[in-house]
Amino acid sequence: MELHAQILSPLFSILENIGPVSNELKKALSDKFEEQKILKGKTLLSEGEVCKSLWFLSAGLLRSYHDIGEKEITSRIMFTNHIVISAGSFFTQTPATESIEVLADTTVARLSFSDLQDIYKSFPSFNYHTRIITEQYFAQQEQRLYMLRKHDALSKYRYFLEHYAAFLQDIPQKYIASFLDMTPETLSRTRSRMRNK
Amino acid sequence: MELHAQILSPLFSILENIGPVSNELKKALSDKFEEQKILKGKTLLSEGEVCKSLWFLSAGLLRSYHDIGEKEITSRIMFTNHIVISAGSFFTQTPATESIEVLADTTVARLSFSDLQDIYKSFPSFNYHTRIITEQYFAQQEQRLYMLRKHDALSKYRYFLEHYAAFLQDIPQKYIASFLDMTPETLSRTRSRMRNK
DNA sequence: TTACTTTATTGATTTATGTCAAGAGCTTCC
DNA sequence: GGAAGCTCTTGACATAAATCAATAAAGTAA
Repeated sequence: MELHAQILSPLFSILENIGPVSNELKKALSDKFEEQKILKGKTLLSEGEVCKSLWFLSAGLLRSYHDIGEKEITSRIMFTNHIVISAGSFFTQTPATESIEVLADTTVARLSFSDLQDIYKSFPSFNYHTRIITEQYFAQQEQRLYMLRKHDALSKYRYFLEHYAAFLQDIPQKYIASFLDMTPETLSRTRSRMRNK
Repeated sequence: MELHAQILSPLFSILENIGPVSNELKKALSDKFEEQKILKGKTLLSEGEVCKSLWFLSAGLLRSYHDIGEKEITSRIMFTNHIVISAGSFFTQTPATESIEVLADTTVARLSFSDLQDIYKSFPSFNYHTRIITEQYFAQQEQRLYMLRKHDALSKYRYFLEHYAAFLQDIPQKYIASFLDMTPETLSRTRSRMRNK
């Protein structure tokens, strides 16, 4: 799908907050990113596939999850202005151990791994921006790991409310529960206890 | 302390596996890294301090942990050839939320944050190497998060044996337990169950 | 609308792990 | 070398959360 110029402007802002972005680089990114609209319920990436693209999430809602026999573990919930990849798979171009599912109608800008490599070749300075971005995501992930380990059901749900309140309506509770590493029953009881003060 | 040339050679190997490293860059790194020997029991970084250095762990054993009231959560266990920082603190030069402790007499090569920034300025291509390294650590961290969430006490201990067997003797069990998100009692019972088949 | 399916709630029960406690076995350090 | 700490083990018990189960409610499709 043809790329609308404004879809990348939040991404350019992110990059420019890190360091100067030449017009040539912007042009190259605009040329290679392509817009994609995906309906709720669709799958962006399936376990076992290689994650061949990076997505910049312009609007919508995604979740990534691992299949464990009958169960699922929701690993991340991603929304507007997130850069989305299945890291282990994308970085090394090996099969993914997780799937990515679309929770609400979504618009992304898609960049293929090989186009990204070409951009790195043509614009070595782009490594600087992505190093910083990777560092930021790394630090966030560390925080989340800590949160999951430290807290009980109630405080994990409070954490969710702080960070994801806006999406409460759009995310089925069973996925929230799994994201917070608890069963849907436990989440339901936690919510009910919160209501009754 | 004066830096012995060979202390950085494993680091140079890591970098060269990623991409070419000019002699000038090697020289700059050798000039700025300095050797440090730290005895078991000492603290490399304390919660609340800014993590002003990056350490390349040449020999020895470290653990990072969060203090929670009376308790501790061991977040990482680090050994030879690890690049060690408290990520959230180092990247943004803000106070650390974790401490780093020396579990066995340790030799590190230390590089200050500001020297690292100077190196980035003089050798922009170094961003490429560190982007790749950050990506690798990111993917590893993701795996570990998944492991902690998926498994029960027994399989978490098996995971530890696979990945850290060499250090079993050197790490007090209470830290292993905390690293695996369980109490020392649970770890002790898990080990005993494994012994009795 | 009505049927059909999925999701959320609530209750009863089980279970893995945590907590508390006491003793054994190592360290270590005056 | 013995006292004083730690750490690890083992037992008894407590507990948060998981599991199982039965409705109720909410979506979805026909």
